[in-house]
Amino acid sequence: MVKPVRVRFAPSPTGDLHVGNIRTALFDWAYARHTGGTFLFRIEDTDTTRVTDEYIAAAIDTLRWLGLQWDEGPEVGGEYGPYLQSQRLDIYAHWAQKFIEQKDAYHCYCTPEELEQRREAQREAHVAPGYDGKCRDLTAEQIATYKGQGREAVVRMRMPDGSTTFVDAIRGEVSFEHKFVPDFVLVRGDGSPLYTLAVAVDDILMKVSHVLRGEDLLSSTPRQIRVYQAMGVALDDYPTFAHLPFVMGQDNAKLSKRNGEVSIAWYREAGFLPEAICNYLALLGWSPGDDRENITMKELTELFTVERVNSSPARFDMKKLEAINGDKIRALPLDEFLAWALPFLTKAKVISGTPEEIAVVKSALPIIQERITRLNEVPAMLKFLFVKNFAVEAESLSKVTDAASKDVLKRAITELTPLTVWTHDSIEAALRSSLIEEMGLKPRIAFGSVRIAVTGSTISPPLFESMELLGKNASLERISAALAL
RNA sequence: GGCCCCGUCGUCUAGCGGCCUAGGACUCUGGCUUCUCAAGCCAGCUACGAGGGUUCGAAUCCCUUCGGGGCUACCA
Repeated sequence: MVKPVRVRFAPSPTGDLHVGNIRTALFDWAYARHTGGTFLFRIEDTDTTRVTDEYIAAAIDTLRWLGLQWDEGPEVGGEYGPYLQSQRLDIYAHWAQKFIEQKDAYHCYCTPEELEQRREAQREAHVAPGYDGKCRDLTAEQIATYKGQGREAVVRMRMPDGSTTFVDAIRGEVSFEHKFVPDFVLVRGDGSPLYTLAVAVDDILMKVSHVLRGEDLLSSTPRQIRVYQAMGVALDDYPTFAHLPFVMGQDNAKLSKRNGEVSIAWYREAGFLPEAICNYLALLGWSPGDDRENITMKELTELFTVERVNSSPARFDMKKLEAINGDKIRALPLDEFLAWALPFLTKAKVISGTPEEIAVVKSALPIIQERITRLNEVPAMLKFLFVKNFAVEAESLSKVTDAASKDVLKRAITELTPLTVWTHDSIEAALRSSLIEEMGLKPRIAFGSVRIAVTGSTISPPLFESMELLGKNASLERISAALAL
């Protein structure tokens, strides 16, 4: 019987989900979808001092926004829940107790200070630092003494002699000798579980078949396997591990606030489309095998396999993300483009959101669609259509106040005023015949002056389309106003 | 320090012994087009970290070395 594929994304929300988290989530999701398996979302909130409800809510929101819908997890439930580790405390307590009874684990009374001291000594002696096994075989008297001193005990897993070898789906066979994997803590002094316990117990109980996670967890894998053994899990029921390479920043360190934006929330506000983020992230550490780079979510689920994931780390490149985002924006149907753009316009207070405004935006969007790489550029592009107190940009002022420009603007008014049909074609025809053919001006010079007068800037969407959208009255008013500058 | 992972253009990658005088994409440079800016099209620059093997033949396999990264917590 083939084991059903169950893949989990299990972040510890100690902050906003970042680029690395999402790349992992994306691969988890894509693999589940590719295989027709189940995508589980589990919150690892065993570190109550660092995880907050806000971060958990934000993580849920981010995953939704990206379109990585989970089949089991917070808010959707599932038969292996609950999916917040903070709600599974009794389960971990049960197993910890069992491990102690089986002598797989033991109480350790060493204080953090004592441990730190001994680690320091180990470092100085150039010995592998790690727990020295002091409390492994305490006598009843010793335990009584420690308790008498009011010491709290942690639960520590006993690592037997030998080694652990497992096959990583991306890296091949990996082996660790246990002398380099010291006895590790499962339960804190206050009785709360640690990741080392919870992650292993949950992956087994939730019947997770594939653990795709960051490379930083590679060296903790022997500890998970040790817990499986203590739980009495059959070898066939171990999940397959696949450790994804890091996503790094510009300076060759893990991506962080210092060398690039990490928070997905930031990318959302900066005007990136979820599909662009996913497309770009999919290409970081994975490739479809051919020269395709523009990949839809659907294609990703069809093509994604763990075998094609790279083992080497990848640098995050904002430029390429922007290029892909621009491609995705250009490919957007008008209605979708409008839906994405509107929030940016209202947030920038360019429009308040009336139906009239929205209609103008909708007619204007096509002429800026191929001119932006991020949605947050839309307000600046369309501002000239809505601004109440129109003014020419300071840096463009001098280019419209010289004598030559004045001549152009005067002539433009003369030619445009009698127009009865106000379309970009009629505007262009009128201006071209007068300014270019009759006055003999270069198009970029003549139209440049009109552009500044009408849009306030040397850079704008196509001039004649812009004037059509602005309307005859407003266009002529602005040209007249420029003449008076 | 120890253990583990990784090493193809500036960046992301294709490549899994001959199809590679190494392909694509982003960036950059030049050009075309053009009412500005874009978009589009064309062209160009630039890579197998190094040294040994194995082989008729290596980017591809092995070893060493160098470099980078991770872990080494009562974080995950």
